[in-house]
Amino acid sequence: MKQRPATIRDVARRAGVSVASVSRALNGHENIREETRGRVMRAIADLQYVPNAAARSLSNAKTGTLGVVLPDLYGEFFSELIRGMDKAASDHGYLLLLSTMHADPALAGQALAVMRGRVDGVIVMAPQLSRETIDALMPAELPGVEVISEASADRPSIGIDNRAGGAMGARHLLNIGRRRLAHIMGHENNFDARQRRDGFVEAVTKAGAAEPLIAIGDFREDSGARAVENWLKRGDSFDGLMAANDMMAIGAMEALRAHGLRIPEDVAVIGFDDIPLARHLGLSTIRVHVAEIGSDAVNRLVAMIKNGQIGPTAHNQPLELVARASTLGGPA
Amino acid sequence: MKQRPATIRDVARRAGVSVASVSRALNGHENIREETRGRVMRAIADLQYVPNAAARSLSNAKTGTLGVVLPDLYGEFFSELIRGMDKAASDHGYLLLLSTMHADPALAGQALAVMRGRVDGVIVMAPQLSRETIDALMPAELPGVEVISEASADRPSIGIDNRAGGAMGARHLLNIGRRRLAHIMGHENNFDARQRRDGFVEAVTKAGAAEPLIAIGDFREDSGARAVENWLKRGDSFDGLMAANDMMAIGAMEALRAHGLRIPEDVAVIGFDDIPLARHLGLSTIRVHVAEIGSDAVNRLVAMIKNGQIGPTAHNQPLELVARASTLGGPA
DNA sequence: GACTGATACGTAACCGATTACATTGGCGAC
DNA sequence: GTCGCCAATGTAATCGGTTACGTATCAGTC
Repeated sequence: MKQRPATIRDVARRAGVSVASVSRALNGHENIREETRGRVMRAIADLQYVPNAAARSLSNAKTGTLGVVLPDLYGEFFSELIRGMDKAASDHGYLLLLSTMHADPALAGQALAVMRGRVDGVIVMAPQLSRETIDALMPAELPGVEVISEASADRPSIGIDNRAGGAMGARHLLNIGRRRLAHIMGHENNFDARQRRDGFVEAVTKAGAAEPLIAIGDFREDSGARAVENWLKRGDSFDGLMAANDMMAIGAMEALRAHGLRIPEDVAVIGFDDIPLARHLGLSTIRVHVAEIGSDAVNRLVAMIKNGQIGPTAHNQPLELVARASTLGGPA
Repeated sequence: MKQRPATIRDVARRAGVSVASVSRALNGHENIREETRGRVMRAIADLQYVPNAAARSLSNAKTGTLGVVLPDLYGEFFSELIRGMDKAASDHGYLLLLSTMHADPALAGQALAVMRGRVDGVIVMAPQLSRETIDALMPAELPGVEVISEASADRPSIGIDNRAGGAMGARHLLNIGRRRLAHIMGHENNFDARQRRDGFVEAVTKAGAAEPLIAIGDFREDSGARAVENWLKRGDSFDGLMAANDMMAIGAMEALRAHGLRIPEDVAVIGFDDIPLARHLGLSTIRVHVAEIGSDAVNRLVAMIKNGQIGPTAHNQPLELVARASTLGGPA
């Protein structure tokens, strides 16, 4: 039952040809007679031969897989991202090798080192690491694409115009008449979090409104709720709130309602990402086409691998304001 | 810049030892002097040497990666499953190689064939394929674990007691006084879908209630809504509804509300899975610990790889009824 | 001092593909 | 008939590791 799988030599012997001919038949080379190819194909079918991927990789220095290094896998954001990547990868005939990278640069380096020799290129998402750290960790000989991190000079980076998104949220709140604004950002050392806040604050200031309240969260639901609790406890008041992602906005909404505040009458709330949950909860948000960011990253990486070019670096996916009940009222 | 990465021979030359010693130092073998190991390690650091994974795989027939073949990647169910697998895999020092498998058995076979030689084992989830098809496609020499599919004699299978889950849902609806029940199942050729329906119907019949309405969906939100629309259009009436997963239940709830029906007063609704969305929408459901199914599958697979044993086959993850507003009333 | 055994290390075969280069055979031109 | 050329095929080197086996060194024993 558990027998040694057939090798290319077994096939050659069975078809009565040399290994070179088998290889040629297999890879669709020109200089081989149709009849020979037929014999080889029959032998392959007979023996249920499947080429050994490791041997092939070693020989031609290609693996047919792309490495994906993500900071986390929790929630719909990552599931959409992976879905988009998988779609594009399988269209190009690549598989995805998945790994999560922790905030600790040493461990992050490990995650990347492990990929060497197993992938033809890597897609890295590491908003929690600085540009220098990422540059230092990326293996030089491996094509790489970055997703949603500070633009790099060396590698293409598919991202989001975070500042514009933050500004869009602020302007929307101002447009519906809110003047005392608040913002819940992500970790201070997260690139996206800082950008979104900066865009938000800038838009508010430019409009001549009061300086907004700022709280620091961690992109999880709980931290949104905690931020609201703290403000209310301190007696800070606000009538418009933007969170740096939808999950924190949802946590914030729950906390607001728990304190008897109505949405949007007392506080209008807007998030960021437009995860599916947002639609169901009537949460206004900034829509990011996450799956497309994933496909885009893969497409660019494959292009790099195929022609050795780096191509244009920074590239931003378009954003879109989606106004729902949490800012406009009406059915939740 | 783009220079050839260092090989083991470069390291050997630099350290003034043979390749065998480098390999021994690298893999923590016994018979090597501390001083030699030190020299090797220094050379490795100097050259920034990283072993070539393909060569290593070829030589010792181990890859350090696990293949994961899933039917789809859409929604929180898969995101949780992958998260659980990734956690366990990285604990054991493995990476995950991801691939989606389509319903077409030929394509499904391809997905598995591509994995050969790149992985030490595979985890397959293919509820849409028959037992025979899966058995025929699974490479014989590769350890495999199945997730959420009909139990197999050859491979461990981590699953859900779907019948029990279906019955739990039915009994809950009956317990709160509902008598005219309905069920929205998944594809007829999906194993889980059939099992859940059977459990549901059996519990209803056993309790002496009228035979329930049955509609066929596809696990997507829309199909839940369509099922409800069809029933209402036909004039079928029901006061208790179970869907085979949460997404269809959510679609059904929207359709019910759109027709002015109140939940749970007019129709009590219960789903299956307990995805995060369910809690936010107050949907009663059968909780499945999805991430744990993922870790469990990986742990079993790793055990199989390590000791060559197959271990116990069928294994069911426990289920739990979670009653919320959609059946009990109260705040949504 | 010759022999034994253990220890540290080197040499070279091997894993299973790809492919540069060598070889063969067939055919047309002379 | 011989030569040259080309297409089809075979031989063997190669990719970068691991490891079986061989060898050198040294301490300990008689």
